[in-house]
Amino acid sequence: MKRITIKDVAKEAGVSVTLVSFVMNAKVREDGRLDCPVSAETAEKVLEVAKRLGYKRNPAAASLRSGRTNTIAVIPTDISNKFFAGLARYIEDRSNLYGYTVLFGSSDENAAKLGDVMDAVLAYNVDGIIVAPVAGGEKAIRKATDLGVPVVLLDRDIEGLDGVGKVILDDQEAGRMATEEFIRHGFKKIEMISYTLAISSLKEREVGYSQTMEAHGLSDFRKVHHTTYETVDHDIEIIIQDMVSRGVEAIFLPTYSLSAAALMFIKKKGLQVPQDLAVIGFDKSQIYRLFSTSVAHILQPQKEFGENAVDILHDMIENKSTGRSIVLKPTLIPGGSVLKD
Amino acid sequence: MKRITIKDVAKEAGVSVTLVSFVMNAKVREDGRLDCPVSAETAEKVLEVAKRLGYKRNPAAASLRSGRTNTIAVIPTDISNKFFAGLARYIEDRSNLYGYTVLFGSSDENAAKLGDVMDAVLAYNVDGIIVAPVAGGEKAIRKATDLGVPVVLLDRDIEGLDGVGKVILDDQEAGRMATEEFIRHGFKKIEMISYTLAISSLKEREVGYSQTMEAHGLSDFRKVHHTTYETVDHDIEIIIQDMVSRGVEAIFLPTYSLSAAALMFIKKKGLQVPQDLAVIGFDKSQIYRLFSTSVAHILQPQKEFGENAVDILHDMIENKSTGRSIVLKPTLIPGGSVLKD
DNA sequence: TAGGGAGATGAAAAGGATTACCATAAAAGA
DNA sequence: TCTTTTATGGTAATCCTTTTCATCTCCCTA
Repeated sequence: MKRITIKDVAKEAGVSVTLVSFVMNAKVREDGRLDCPVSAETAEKVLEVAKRLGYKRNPAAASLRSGRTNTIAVIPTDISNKFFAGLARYIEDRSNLYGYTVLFGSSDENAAKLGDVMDAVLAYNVDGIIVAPVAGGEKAIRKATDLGVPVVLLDRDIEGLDGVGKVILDDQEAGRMATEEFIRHGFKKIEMISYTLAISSLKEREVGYSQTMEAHGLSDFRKVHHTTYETVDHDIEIIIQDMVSRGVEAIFLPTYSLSAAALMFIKKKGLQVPQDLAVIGFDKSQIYRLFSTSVAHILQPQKEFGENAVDILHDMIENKSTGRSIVLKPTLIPGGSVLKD
Repeated sequence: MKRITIKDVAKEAGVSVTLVSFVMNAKVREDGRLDCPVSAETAEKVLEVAKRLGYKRNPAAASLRSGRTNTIAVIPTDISNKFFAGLARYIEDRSNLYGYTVLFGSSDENAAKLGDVMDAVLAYNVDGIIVAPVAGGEKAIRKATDLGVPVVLLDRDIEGLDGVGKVILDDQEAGRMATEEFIRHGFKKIEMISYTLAISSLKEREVGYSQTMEAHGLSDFRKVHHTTYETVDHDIEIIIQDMVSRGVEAIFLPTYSLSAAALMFIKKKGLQVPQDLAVIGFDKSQIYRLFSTSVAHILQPQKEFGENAVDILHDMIENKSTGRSIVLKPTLIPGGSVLKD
């Protein structure tokens, strides 16, 4: 019942441990052969013996010697958040492709908690980190970069960190797209609800909205309301009530949770979409099904987010490269929720 | 810039590596002293030096030597599922208390995928596993137990596995509670929608419902509809339409996702709760806010689920004990959705 | 024919912490 | 005073793999 080690395989196959190690770590090249200095027949024999004996590499020993753990950490703000939960799956799948094990840890949109999680994963010697930065999280992230651990920023940008990779959305464009869609359909009194959070994605979406309003001479109607993640359910009722009473025609909801909360209230209140209020939401949501008309929304390329993040991180780890930045384009899914009469 | 090892600490503190190791691994006893054969002053000096030098244990080395990784795996069916997402946080927090790092991997309610994830975490040499078994997942789970890796079953029971720990809900009781609540309020035509999944939690909830119906002489009205996780949004419309047309008075929804899907459709269809259809849901949901009346639902003690699972697993790891079983009690949160007229 | 290069293989040295076991000194008991 | 504990500390083996470097054979070229 004792563990099968590389030595057992070597003895059984009649070769040295070096050979076994070479074979076990060899990548398969395009031509189908193993990429290692071992003859094909020897390699085959080693493989056969390893399988027969049920050899499993001891990751601790491998990691001790190589200094690598083949483990990456993913730090979303909240794994139970729809956007990150979906992303997590793509990240997991892509990581397996490269042979990485994935460690998850939520930061709770909280810089101190991010620091804790960061300490934990660094103590674990992860090979790289994918992180959605929270407001005030620079210091925590710098801990990793200072140690030379590759970092990829996800979903949100952060200033003054160099050498990190980035996968973010063209958030200004998202704000523009939504606003222009409203305007194209003849709306003027367009407002927006956002979070007070000082994170780039939200700020940029607001900028996109504001600039577009201005560009179309609608500065007078420009207004961005703010709430917090914790109090959104309550605040949004007041905000929407107020909007309706002031005759606001359209509302842009720049995140999944804001869309869900707002539409929930709109439905509860019995407001008609788009007659009483035109709507553009964010991300896909079950909630849209509540309405007889389809709900227009901005879609983020979730799969690209996840896969690019892993690809960039892998490149940084493998080639000690400095991180690339990728800006992904949002898509507008049209819907009846923006039709004027 | 080189890594600080235990040897550096030992030299700097003027003691042997053994001492340092003892001190670093010592638990703090109740009386506040360290539980190790080292004098208090020496221990203090070691601690001070370790901190000053910035010593961090190398987990790979520790794990190689001790055979333990201080890592546990958590395998829910779907981490983006509300119930498991919430649980994950409790598990994470409790695990940190014991110094465990947590590895997550979703099984997708799929036995083959569970096998893959299981292989991955076993290759990783985790110290223990918390898993929500999927239908047909015995074999995958037995892989772990055969290797002597402690396993705790979460949320669902599974037959014929011995030595495993369990944390499950009294699912029959949940079914009974809901059904009796309806009956107490004068309903007779009570039906239930469930998944075709062959998992214990659902089956038991159905049993609880059926037995209660029978006990009250309502066997003639007893009916359980079935759908699948993938097609629920579509199926549920047909089922509910059918129920309404047949004059069914009340409906019990035994999972979070069923509650969400059903209530979404009920709202969309403009059905009145409880006039057209009385409802008892499962778990807490944002959706309940859609209704002017409060929605009665069964609540699972999520925190207890998570913490007990970790506690039991920890006990199994630490004391090589055989797994305990815990059955948690559901709570009925009353609401206007079960009031007759 | 000597020299060089390529291909295949092996020996042995890390890598850092844990831990079984041994050693010493001080305290306690006889 | 001498022996036995007890408290404290050290030595060295061990965990398993990766990786550097050396070796050896064979073949090709100048």
